[in-house]
Amino acid sequence: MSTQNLKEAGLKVTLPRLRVLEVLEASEHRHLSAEEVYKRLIEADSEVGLATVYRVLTQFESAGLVSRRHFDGGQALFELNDDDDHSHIVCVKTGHVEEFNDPIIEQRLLEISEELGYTMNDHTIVVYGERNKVKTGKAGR
Amino acid sequence: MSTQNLKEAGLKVTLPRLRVLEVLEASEHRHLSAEEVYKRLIEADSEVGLATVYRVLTQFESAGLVSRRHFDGGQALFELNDDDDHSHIVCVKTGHVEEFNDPIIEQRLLEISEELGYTMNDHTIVVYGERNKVKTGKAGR
DNA sequence: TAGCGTGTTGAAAACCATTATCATTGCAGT
DNA sequence: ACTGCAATGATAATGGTTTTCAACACGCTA
Repeated sequence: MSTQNLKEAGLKVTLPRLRVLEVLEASEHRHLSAEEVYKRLIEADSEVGLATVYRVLTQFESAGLVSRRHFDGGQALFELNDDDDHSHIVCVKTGHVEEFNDPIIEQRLLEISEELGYTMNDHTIVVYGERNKVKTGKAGR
Repeated sequence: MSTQNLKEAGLKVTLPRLRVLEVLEASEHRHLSAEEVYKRLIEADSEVGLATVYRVLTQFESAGLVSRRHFDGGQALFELNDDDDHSHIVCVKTGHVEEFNDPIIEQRLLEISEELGYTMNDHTIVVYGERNKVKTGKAGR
């Protein structure tokens, strides 16, 4: 129940916050821009202002509920924080975003940070590439 | 000589382009925003418009002379491309940026991209952390 | 369950970095 | 030097995001 998440995050339970959370949860593993969240709310007949979407997303970010990503310097994409922290691979042609996670790299980053005299808080890895034609075993997609 | 770089990049040699290149070269290994480049030009009594700074930097990027980074989604930072491609570690308190390079990670990213069906063009690794107090052996800095 | 205070909301204006516009200027090749 | 076309500068426009501020609603208390 979303209400719980909000309370745990120390945020007052309000309609807009619930609605935004719902949208994010309904599209788990997707990366949504504030504008996209806003559109989905409108489509769902939830009257929430764009400014509020931004405010709420920013609050969620502070509360650790979502992460804000800047893959291309344009609009930010927001993603619900689940347990595992992962890296991203972005198709430069389609903008398609996938996630991956690699313990070896994680380990190396920790080591490197330490070597350089830093305490690592967080990190971002984005791979830009072209998605190869999917080898269609039978029915392509 | 900067003139050479510009010709090689297929760019007409103009005063603004030379000046911007000089600024970038004069601060090698630093990451400058367009505004910072602009300010340095003004300080050097080089009359170059901000719009031109942006244009020139964008052209340099296309020509492969500089890279544009979006560490925080705010203003972009530009950095002269030297030989080695490197990753960045940013101090979340001071904004200080350092570079590092790790062959193991590079290798893993290539492998991972392939596994996921991508041809890697490029990648960005940014580590955010706190720079530990420098252990001052004698004279701190 | 009603009343109240404070935090939240919405609409619009403000903001900031960046890009487009367009008349003027200056390279580069003859 | 002359000329064409690309480059420049000042300013307006743009896009994403944040701020402003009056109206409103959550959650606590009685």
